[in-house]
Amino acid sequence: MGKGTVGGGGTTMLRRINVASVLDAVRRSAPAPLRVAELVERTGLARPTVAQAVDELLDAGWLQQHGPDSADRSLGRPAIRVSLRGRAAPVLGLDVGPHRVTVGVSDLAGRKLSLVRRSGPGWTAQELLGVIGEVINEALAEAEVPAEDIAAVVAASPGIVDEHTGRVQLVPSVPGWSAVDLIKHIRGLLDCPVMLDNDANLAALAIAAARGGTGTLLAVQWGERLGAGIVIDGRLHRGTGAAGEIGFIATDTDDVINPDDSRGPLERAVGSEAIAALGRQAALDNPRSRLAELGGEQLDTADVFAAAAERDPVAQAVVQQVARTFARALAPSVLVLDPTAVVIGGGVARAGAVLLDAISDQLRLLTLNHPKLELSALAEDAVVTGAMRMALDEVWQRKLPTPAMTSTTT
Amino acid sequence: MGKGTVGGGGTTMLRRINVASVLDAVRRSAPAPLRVAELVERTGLARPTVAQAVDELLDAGWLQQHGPDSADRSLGRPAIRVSLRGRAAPVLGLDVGPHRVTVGVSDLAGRKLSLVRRSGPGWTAQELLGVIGEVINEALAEAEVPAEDIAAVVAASPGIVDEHTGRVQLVPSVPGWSAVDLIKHIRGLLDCPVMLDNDANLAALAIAAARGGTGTLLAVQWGERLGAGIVIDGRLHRGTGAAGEIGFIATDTDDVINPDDSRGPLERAVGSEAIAALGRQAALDNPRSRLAELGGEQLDTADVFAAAAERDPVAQAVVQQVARTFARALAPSVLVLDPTAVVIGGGVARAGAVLLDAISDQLRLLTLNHPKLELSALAEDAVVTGAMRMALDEVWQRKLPTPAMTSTTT
DNA sequence: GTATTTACGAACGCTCGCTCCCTATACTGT
DNA sequence: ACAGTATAGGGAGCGAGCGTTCGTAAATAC
Repeated sequence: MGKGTVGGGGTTMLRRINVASVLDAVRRSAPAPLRVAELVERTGLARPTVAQAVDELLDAGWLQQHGPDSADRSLGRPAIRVSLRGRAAPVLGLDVGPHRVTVGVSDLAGRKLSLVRRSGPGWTAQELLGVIGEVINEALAEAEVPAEDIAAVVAASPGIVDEHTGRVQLVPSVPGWSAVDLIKHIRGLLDCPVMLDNDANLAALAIAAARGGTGTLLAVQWGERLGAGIVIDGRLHRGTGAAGEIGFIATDTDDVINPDDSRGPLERAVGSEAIAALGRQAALDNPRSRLAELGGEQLDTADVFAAAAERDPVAQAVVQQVARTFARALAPSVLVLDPTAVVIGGGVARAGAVLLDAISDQLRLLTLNHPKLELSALAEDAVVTGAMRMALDEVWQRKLPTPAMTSTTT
Repeated sequence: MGKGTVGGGGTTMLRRINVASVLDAVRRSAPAPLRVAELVERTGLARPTVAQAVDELLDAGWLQQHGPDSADRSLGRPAIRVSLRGRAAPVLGLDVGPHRVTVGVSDLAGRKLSLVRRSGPGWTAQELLGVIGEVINEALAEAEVPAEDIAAVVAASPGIVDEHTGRVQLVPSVPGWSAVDLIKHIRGLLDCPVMLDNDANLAALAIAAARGGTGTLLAVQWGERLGAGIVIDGRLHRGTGAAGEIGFIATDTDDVINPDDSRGPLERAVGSEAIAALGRQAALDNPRSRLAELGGEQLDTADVFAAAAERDPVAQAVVQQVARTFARALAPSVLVLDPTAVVIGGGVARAGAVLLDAISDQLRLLTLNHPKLELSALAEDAVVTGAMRMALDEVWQRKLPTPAMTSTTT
């Protein structure tokens, strides 16, 4: 079949479409089991067709049969009910950071089977590879899933990721990391499709999935570094590969990107490190403030927000400045993207309402349609969750024999 | 069939899929006629299947049969060749501006059948409606298409367009325009689906189609007003409805959007009116410059760029300032979207390389991946072309019985 | 214990696409 | 000029799959 053409074929393809249709209907109602009669109604197909498809899917291991529920108080012969057999194709998500490795295993229905996290104080690239292997094995053991069952893996790495080669650019903190072919290494451990993506992208995917539905989402990961993921109607927007790099937005009228610096202007201005520095300076200038009391010598980003929450004017001024800088940097993108929601995650998101309200006030002055501004509910699990989500999508796209139909409006 | 479910059905649906497959193959090769053998190869279907589909499409009027080409120097029985019968479902595109109304009629294959433009010095809303009717009739007559044949209409209006109600907001220059239900009015003239969209969006669609293929395009319309359209892999990005409103990007660190002003900060800073004003001021300050010579009292935007092209340092300084302001405003969006290309159209685009190079230099300092920066090749026809294109897409989506397969990754 | 309700299972007929064969047409070589 | 060959269109038979219909099994209500 010529690539790019509308799919067409004989009756066997029709059968595959209908089997896929049934499987998709079951997936949509997950985790609730479905009766055959319900499948008939939802797919619009005839009962024999559905029955045959269900048999086939049961044989292939995609569905599992439930016994009649004792709570089923209906008349007549009890219906057999089927649901996704999650263990059919579990997936693995991997979040690699300089100080932390997280691995999650999820079943086909999106249920989390295990989640293992390990922290350490700055690994080298080689050490990191070893840790990744260990944590993967732990997560597999906890989920009671044999390694050969894993159907897809998605790994998250900071930095700009080249989709195709699997290389990573612009990575701080981990020496030698950009030379490592992570995809190849994982494929050595698990024999299945492995994909690599930016951590901000994956977090965005997870948040978009949690919010559900359509629309445009701009999900900011705000920690020491600043990145964002864009999800449009459930699909990730990658641009040419480096979309969402808000950390490099200029904040000053004379700012210029320095190619030798792995940090961008906005990161230097409002990254968590910068917020702490601003706080320390403010504390020095106002030694009698609540901020100075709270933080002392080791003043931290969290201290700034804590003091601001306690209405310390000095800390509030710092938060105001940070919020203003951030909002001014983000406003053009909000105007251009016009997203349904802007969600802020990452370490700085722990600041809570203090920061969010300040940003909201600033953003309101600079945009036409004001998107919902929220904090990420997923917190630190966002990236792994997104990785699992993307792996799931990959499996579904591969296994659901969708007859292409990519009628792109060329 | 439940909405949102994967399409499935019986053999008749299979036949429809295959007919659609054949039709799509013909469309893709338009305007070149195709032999049946070629269709067999491209669709992957069997010859009898293709033959039957072709017969059906010929009967339905979607295809037309060509006699054997005299230039056909092949062996054997001459093949019958078929191509799209464009007149089967012509579409109409409409570009409404305060001083100009343009109407284009296109056939199904995307061939332009007619293009009628009428200019006038500032119509009222009521007058405009009358002019629209006249120009539509002229265009239909020139294309020799009866009004009842038109299969879809897309109209472009400046301002922010509400996709659903068809109302227009934020329109300057045409008093009473936002109260008019343009969709309803056109549907009174032509009994077919009518859609309304932002002019920048439609121009972007046309430019993306001309460039072809996939990728992300940011198409800026730069005239008295500033807007942009975003096309991602052939699909328009609308956000919640106001995406691409770059005219409202703040340029100064104290800029704020004034809800009572229909113009945004960037428009006030680098709109064509502003460029002319900067030029006039520069000419006053430097009465002996080439800029002052060229422009005189009635100094125009074009004069500024003309003088700059002649290497007048005064004019060059103005262009530099404009380019710098524009690039600084656009850079965040370029970082976030990471587009394949940025294309500039509209009146200011006539400035040519002088402006483009200056912007390019500035943008290079502020972005990671540097997108291609180009001038629109379509010039003033971009909007109508885009309107026709969108109308075509609508017709194809409606007529091609694609069995949905909207397996959105929910 | 019987009637009723609900769902599963099997047989039949229909539509459609694929394979195979035959016919039609035009160029080419002797 | 005539036969051979290469290419394309047209038609019959086969197989696969879906939809409809009928019969049967299992559980509840009276």
